[in-house]
Amino acid sequence: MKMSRMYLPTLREVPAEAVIVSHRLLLRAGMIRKLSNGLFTYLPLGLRAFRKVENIIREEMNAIGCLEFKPSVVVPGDIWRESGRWETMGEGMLRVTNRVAQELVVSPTAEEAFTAVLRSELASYKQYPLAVYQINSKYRDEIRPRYGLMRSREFTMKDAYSYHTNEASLDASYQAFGQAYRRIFRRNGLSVIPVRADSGAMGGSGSEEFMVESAVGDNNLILCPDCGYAANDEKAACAPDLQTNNPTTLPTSQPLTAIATPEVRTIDQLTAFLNTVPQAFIKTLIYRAVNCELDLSAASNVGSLKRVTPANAPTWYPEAFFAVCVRGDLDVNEVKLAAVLKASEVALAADLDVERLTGAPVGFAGPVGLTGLPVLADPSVMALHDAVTGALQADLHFTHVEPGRDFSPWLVADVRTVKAGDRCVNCGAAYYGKKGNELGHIFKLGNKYTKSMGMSYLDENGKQQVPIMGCYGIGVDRTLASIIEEHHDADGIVWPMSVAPFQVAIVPIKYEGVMRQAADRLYGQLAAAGIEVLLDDREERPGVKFKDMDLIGIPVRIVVGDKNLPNVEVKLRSGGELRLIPLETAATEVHALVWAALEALMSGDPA
RNA sequence: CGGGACGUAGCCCAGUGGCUAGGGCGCCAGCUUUGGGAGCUGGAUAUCGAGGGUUCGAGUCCCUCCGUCCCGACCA
Repeated sequence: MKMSRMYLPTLREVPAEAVIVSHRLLLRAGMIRKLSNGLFTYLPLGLRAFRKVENIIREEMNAIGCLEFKPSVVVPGDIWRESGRWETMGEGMLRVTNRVAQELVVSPTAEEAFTAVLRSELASYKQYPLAVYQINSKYRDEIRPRYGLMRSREFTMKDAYSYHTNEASLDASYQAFGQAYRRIFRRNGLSVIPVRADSGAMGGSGSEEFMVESAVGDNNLILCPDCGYAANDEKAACAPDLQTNNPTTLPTSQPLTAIATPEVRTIDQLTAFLNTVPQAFIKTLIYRAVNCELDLSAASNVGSLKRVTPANAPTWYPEAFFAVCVRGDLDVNEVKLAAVLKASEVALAADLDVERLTGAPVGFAGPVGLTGLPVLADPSVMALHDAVTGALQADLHFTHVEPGRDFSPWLVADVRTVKAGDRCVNCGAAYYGKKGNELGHIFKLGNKYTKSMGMSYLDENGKQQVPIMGCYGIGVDRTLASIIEEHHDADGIVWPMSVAPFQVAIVPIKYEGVMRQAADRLYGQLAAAGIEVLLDDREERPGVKFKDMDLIGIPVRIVVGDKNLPNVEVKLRSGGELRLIPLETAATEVHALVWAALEALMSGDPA
């Protein structure tokens, strides 16, 4: 491609709207333009890089036998009603109505679309397992799109779904995708951190997210320096805190004692009032859970709760309340709590509900004698001794509380927020934390959609069965942006060879005379050899050409100048020495250079 | 949706209620220059986000709306 025929509107100055480096460089390098908040146009150069990323993903999907489909982006609302997500997806889903008042959805994800297409054909166990994917536009009506391609409303996702007749088959597929994802990110030149993740309320045991470290990431990663444990904090567990000799870790024989605590409600106020530490308290929070699927029949105090018992799904409770206890210095992790309760959402209960259920104003809840709702305790509470907690009465607290003696929770479950400094659940080392952005996610989905959408097959015994699914996504735009976040310098982008929009740039100091002849000859040789080469044939000063090439980040630059002919200069954008090479052999050498770089990314060796 | 900051030419920004709204970059023409976004001269490009209002007079003050960015809430 000759630069004079390319549409490449580079910007010298940074548009005010861009804050993160990938957004700034994508705009400056003439790769994208914004149409509206969260909606972008890829320009030709940006699209070339985008296609590279897409094709790497496609190759690796094909390599594990995953089959590419191309469903429509706009799908009927009916299939979303079948799965139940018409109601539960909420405002994030863009719904439109056509001229005959048919409800349509601009796909935010495609479990429904694939299941609807496949359910009528996958009728025999002999047809399983099957893995399918698409690389397609998605729309999610994000509340606040930001950071350029990192979080937009319309975006491209590779989403794959696998269908199985048994757990072992699902697990094999899950493992294959996990390996494919590692290859994909490696070939894109990305350093990803695979972490254990929450698989949501839909159940499923396996879930892994592929994160890149990012200052603007919206995931908190919990990492162990010693054993390699890595988890999203929505999932992270930790070992019990080290025992100390402070009073709260030693059993007491003193009986439960009520003490007056007028107008003392918060942990801070209590520590001051009682002259002790937050670790001595049992903090009790009242949570409201929505669409709770946990079996509550063993909890004696929920008899009056509304229950829904559908024919083809477990019993669930549209609304349920729980008292959740953690040690006073810790926080409840609401994602972990929702997972424990199998609820679609949990939130702190309204003050009125708290007063109704505990019989006391907010600030005086406690597990001792609490009968109005089930008590869920974090293990950190059960390890406490001689603790302090609210006494279910205004201006009153209990001291000398012994868990197990003075109260027994309905359920003990890990719901604490794990932080840097907590001890590793595997090896006991102190965790450290990072912020991350999620590029990919694989998880075992189970039968949620196959069951609700009536997908079934006949097994070896002629018995009707419901298949189980795996679900595997990668954000393509976000992956592209992340590559720039990881590969840039003060002058611009530094593309890995595998995703560079062009592999080689030829810059004649002046496009005329012998320099022009040499540049044209090189250009022809490289293009004939299948190298993607960009020739800067513009009538610009050399400085302008160099600045533009640095900005758009082509990996190999060949400068053709009259003072060096019959040699030409070869320099890598990623750094290193400038080399003078005879024009005669330049094409051959550069060809080898490009292939060596591609090979290095394939094998994972540093280039 | 809450809090904050903004909206002046393609991009970055000036602009005390007072004359015909400025500069830099970019763009066009000419001259000059040619190894890191050159120089000189001339030129084109603005419904000052939109609509109301206050005023003799509004880019500037007030109100409403729209849009953009940041923080938060939310997010396979």
